Amino acid sequence: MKSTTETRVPLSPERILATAVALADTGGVEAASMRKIAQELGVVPMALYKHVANKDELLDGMLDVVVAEIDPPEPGLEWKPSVRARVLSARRALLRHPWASRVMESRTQPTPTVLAYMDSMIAMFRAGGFSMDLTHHAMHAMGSRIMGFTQELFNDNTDAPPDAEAEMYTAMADAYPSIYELFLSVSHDDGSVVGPGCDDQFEFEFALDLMLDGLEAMKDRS
Amino acid sequence: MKSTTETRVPLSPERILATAVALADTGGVEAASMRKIAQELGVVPMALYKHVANKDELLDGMLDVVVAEIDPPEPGLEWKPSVRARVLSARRALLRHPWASRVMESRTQPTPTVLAYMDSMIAMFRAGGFSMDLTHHAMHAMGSRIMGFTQELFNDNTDAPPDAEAEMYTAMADAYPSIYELFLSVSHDDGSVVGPGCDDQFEFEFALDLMLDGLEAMKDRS
DNA sequence: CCTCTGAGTGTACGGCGTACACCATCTGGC
DNA sequence: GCCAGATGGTGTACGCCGTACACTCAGAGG
Repeated sequence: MKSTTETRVPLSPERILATAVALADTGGVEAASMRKIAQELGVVPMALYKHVANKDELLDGMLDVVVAEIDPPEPGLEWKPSVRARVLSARRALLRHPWASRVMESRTQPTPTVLAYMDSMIAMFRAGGFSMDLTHHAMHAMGSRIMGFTQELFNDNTDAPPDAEAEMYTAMADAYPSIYELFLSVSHDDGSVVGPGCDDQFEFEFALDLMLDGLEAMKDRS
Repeated sequence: MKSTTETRVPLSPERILATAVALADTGGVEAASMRKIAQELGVVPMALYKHVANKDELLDGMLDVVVAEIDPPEPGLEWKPSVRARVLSARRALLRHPWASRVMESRTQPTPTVLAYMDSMIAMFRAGGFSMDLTHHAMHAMGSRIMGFTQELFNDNTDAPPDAEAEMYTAMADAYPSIYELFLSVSHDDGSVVGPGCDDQFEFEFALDLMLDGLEAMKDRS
């Protein structure tokens, strides 16, 4: 009524994907339900299905948005710093979208965007002098690290205050002595009793370099 | 009516967990819904809640069943074969329960059973002469491999016939040349054109040994 | 005997993804 | 200028999920 050009931006896959990603970024992946996305767009849930086949395809699309944020390979570098930089760029993208790694784990088929990423990753190894075979094993060995994340088994993300956490650990002292010992050592390392837990970035790079160094040694040996 | 001792086995956490695991083993994790477990037990869904707090606790319990199947450490071995054997035992347990790795990924807090497993794993590194620090990094680096699985990003498990898969790959030949090249090489290795895909067990052990060898080198260096 | 407890029941709610029939608007061919 | 068809948004409804809450009913202890 107000006017014929009543800012009625029409729906589109891009708009849907964008709001889905935004919702997931702020509210976790369960905030990106069809119903909530539709509500956010001021539209009825079924309207989405005119632009997206189903929830699975939508999740794939959301992942593509994230993967598209990964920097392209920097030219002119040796294979190792090149792969390293790319993986760390992927990690940065995933840190921006904390839901993405869990969703990626749940996917069963890679999208074209992901395939393209993998393809270029393989090419980087090959250009660095890796045999086809070793490249193959390298890709498997890297596993999800290729995509910039590690399993973070039980990444508690505990919202409990850190001293409560410390208390919990001391309570476990005699049930799990080795874990407790490890906890103590980690806490003392940075001079505070309760400590900030683990430095995820350091641990990621540690494992990444462990793999890359090992692979380099195998390459040179052959 | 038939009799007072009408084989009415009473419910119990163990019985619930056992049927839940059995259902998941045969029908995937979504076959282990509260309603289906209850039906399998000839009972109404809400009856389960008298023995299990909620779905999350049930999933934890199911994982504990799997973790309990992991062999204890073999005494008298060097740290490396010992860790190796244990991880491979974990892998065997997870292969028996294909749903378990995905469920484990989704868990946010470890159960006591899992903590005990981690604790003994840490102890194995320590006994092998690893510093507390290096043990810490080692545990992070191993990630989910500690529990016997790798990310298997996009483990297609494609039920398509293998020649259809081959056809798919050739169709991708110019879009993803490096993937195609890799696919060709893997296929030829075992003498068949379509090949059985990758040898998951080999890839797992390859990556595991890569880590363990790298860690050993770091230990000896320090 | 009578009451209390605890296991199993029934009903119901709010969430999810989505099938299907419907309607409104805009477009191209006559 | 009109009418047919496509295209995009709507409304209703179904079957699944986990689970809150009020109940029944059998067995145990005083």
